[in-house]
Amino acid sequence: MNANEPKEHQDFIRQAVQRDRDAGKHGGRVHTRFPPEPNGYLHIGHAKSICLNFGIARQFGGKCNLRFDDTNPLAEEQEYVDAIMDDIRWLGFQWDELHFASDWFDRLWDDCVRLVKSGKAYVDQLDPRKLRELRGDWFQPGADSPYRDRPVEANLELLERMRKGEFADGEYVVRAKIDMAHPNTNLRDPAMYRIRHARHHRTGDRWCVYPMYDWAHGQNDSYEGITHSICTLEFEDHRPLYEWFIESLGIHAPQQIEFARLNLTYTVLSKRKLLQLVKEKLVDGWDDPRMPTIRGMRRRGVTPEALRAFCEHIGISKFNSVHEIELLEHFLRDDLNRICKRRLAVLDPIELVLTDWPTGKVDLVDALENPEDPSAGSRQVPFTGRLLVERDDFRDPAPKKWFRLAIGQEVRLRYGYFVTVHSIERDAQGNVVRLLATHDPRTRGGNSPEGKKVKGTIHWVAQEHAIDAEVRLYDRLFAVADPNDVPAGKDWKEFLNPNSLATRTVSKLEPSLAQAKPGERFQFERLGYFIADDRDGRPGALVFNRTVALKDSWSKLEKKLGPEE
RNA sequence: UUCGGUAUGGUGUAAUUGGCAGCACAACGGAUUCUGGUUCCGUUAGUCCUGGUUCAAGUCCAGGUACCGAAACCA
Repeated sequence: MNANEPKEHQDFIRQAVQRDRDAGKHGGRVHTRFPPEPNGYLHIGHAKSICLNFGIARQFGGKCNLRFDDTNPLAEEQEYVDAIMDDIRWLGFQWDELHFASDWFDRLWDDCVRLVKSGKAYVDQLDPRKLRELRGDWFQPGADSPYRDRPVEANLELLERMRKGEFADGEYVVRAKIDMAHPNTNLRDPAMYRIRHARHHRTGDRWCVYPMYDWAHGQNDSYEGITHSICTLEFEDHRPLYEWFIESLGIHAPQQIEFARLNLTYTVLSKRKLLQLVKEKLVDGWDDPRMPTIRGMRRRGVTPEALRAFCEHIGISKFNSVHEIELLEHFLRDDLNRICKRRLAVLDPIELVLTDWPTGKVDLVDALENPEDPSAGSRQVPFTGRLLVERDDFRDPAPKKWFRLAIGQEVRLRYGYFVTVHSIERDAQGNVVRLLATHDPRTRGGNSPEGKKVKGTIHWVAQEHAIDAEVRLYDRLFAVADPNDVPAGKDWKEFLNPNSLATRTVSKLEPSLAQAKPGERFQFERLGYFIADDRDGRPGALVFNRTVALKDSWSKLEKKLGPEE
């Protein structure tokens, strides 16, 4: 951030901004904007853009606007506007100015009239099919519309009648007069206005002509005094048009700069596919914790700090890259490890009875709130002779290098006692239903007075004191790294991960968790990071979502040791 | 076949603009540990290809190759 930090790498956009500012361009001002269309929810790809635009403003002492690109009344809704603003604030950013493309409709119309007057735009009345036909293609130049040279006065009159609503949808269209043979098809007389007798979520029925993206966007940037208009790669071909409009109008000229949009392994980011997942109920809504939407990630328990750290570290380039989800998980764990209080929770319980425990005795043992943060202090957890432990923490017979519960193997119950299983009880089907063990009373708190070591430490809860909860274990949405790479004859939805959600309804938690507030995050020791769900859960009927599991080097080891003999 | 872009370890991203290819994640190995977590140390591994200029090329030049985007009255 400042000069005494070790030299910092700037991406090519920041370098350009820096150069412009140092050269005194735009009076040394830096002004960016984030321009979402309010026709869907923000996802992690938008987060990258938000961090970039707001981050540049912050870094260079400039401003960043939020502008809703609401030029298509058919797609856009107020609901999305509210959600987008909420998500941006949650991410930790605040816009300097709030604008809507629709707020500029009057001025934009005036500029259109100006362009028509100067002979640089005209009213066309080709039907869409014919218009498209005359545009040509990548290999063939287009041809002029027969209406291209309509006199200015006639254009002006038609323009006025269009605006007044005298024509039906699609009957007329305003086009820029550029070059129908231009190798860049964007410059083959692009449409500026189309007629749409549709109610707009902000302007209501005031307009029946709506501007196209290319005509609106650059001018809006200009009106707002934007200095650097940052967008994604697919608009690179539009830049000449962006510049043509501004130059033709003779107004303030922002610099459009393009960067590669974000891609992530094991997920999809296209609005279309995300929408499909929701509509076909393949996920439980836009805020399903498996969704890469900001709302989904919020519910999953992702922190804004982790998301920002991720966005800052992935960098900005023009290379179409795919980031590994592991990187996001790294920053998530990094943040969560620092801030989360630890709790004991058993997701798939099996009974562990201490046969030598004094009947009825309840021992309150001290447990650290967060070993990473001594100032967080400690809490007390009730320990008794009837405990529940994780079914997966017991094996019979024990595999190689197994440090956890097995017959005759002493392990530590975290913050409790050393215990040794001596026998097990099975049901009629042969399933283990109860472990019978003894404890070493001298190891209270988890340490042996003579310094005896045990290799395994496991978590537990006391049966009579534990509370119930539903715990949802989330995993990657897709089973393959690149669900966009679909072999012929297959559908991308076939690659959804069937195990992306596993619900544990029999989970038992340590009693202090009864006070958990919706949205509160914890580490369940040895399991992962969890957040109290604020939609389906409430005090008394707790639901926890797993944000991300702890790293698990045992499962790797186990895999490497191979199938048991 | 047109136009516009992009190529650096498995992944992503740097390289003072011609001067020892660095960082992070991942993987692997080890140390520490009352979480098989955390932390710490270490290892593997890279400049798309072919030529050229130069004392010196990831960087400059020439020619290839591969990949991405673009032909909405969507954004």
